[in-house]
Amino acid sequence: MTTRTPATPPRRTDARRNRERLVEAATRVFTAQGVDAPLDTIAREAGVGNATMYRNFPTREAILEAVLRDLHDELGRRAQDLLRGEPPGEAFIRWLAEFLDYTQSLLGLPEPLASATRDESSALYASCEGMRVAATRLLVRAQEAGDLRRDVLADDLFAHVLGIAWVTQYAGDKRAQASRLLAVLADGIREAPQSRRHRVGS
Amino acid sequence: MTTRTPATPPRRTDARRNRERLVEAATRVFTAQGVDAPLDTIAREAGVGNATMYRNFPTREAILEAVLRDLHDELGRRAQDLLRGEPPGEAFIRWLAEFLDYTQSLLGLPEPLASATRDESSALYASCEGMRVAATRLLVRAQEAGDLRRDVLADDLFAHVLGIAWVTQYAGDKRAQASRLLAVLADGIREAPQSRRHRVGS
DNA sequence: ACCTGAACACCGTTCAAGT
DNA sequence: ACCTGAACACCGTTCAAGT
Repeated sequence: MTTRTPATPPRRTDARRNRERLVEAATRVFTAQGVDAPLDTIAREAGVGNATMYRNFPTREAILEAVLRDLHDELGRRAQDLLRGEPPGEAFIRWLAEFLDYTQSLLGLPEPLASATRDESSALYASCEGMRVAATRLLVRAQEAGDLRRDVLADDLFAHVLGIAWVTQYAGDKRAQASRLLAVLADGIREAPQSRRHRVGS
Repeated sequence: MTTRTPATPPRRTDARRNRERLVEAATRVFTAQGVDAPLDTIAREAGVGNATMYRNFPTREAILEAVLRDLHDELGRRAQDLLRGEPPGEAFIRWLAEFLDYTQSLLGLPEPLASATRDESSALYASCEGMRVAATRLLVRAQEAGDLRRDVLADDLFAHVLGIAWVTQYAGDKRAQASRLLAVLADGIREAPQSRRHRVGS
């Protein structure tokens, strides 16, 4: 994965410590209340003024990215590891399932992830870039092996999984429903032996 | 479709007119700005005090339901008509495509529709009940005809389409992307001649 | 160079005072 | 029986005044 650093890293020791505390507090608060938790709660939890938080992280997305960065890198490495998984089609579907799991780990996470997809200049977009590239490679391998349909786009599949994560997030059996929907997606992209291709009428 | 009436229909003539104006204003505002538009805008547009709006429609969902009711009934009738469509599997998929189209007609609509699915006591849930029943019948016919997999649940498919509508709603080519994702869903639920069934590993 | 709490803006919801 | 505008609450963002 590429190394990323914030635009303006604080130079003073107390400032750096404040930044760390904010990220730790944000991790706790987002985990407990979801990613839409009031930002003031994070500042209070970190023991700093709300304006300090705002200067370090000008947007909710910025602090969320700091919280998620490591997880994204981990998912990227996971995609790389799965490049040795067999069969290639199932290795990619396996990664999709783990990505889905991740998007359900924080309440409300699908929304900022989907937004980031559309804004290449956003911090979250950069944070996801590594895993996006690695997972795309995993897909291409599966397509070249003849396991998965060649006409599906990687970005469509990431979006599709985000849609599944979003719609199932408040369901009572969210894990179960999400995996049922993912199974439909998976069956929809596997290459059929006798290639029967369908289109939905406009 | 069953007939539904508000809990407390206004008796006074001016009150009834205010109610009508509010629904008309809401239709315009939701269409122009999406379903998250400020409610005060609707009251102002209708020429009434905000509290009047709030009394007629205690929640955003309540006024949204008034705006959408006819569309839901229409989609329900459409499902009934398609019961004569052939082949049965494609008739159901056709309905899903029209439902998807509808959910993309107002910005932000997938969210309240998904919420309503989980709350049987909500106004929107009742508003969708007719089309839900009709579309389920359409699915069952397709399954009994052997066109579509018997192990998929109607509610899962409605949710799946809402997920697709949600994730594509801000995309530049939202119609195109949504129909690509729906094509994957459709291929995932069609019954394969030689029944090959896959599962995504836990 | 960085901090703080208060002020401001926005919007949903409720209330006091009408007619 | 119904109306109104103002008040209140919540929360994101900005600003004035520190050290």
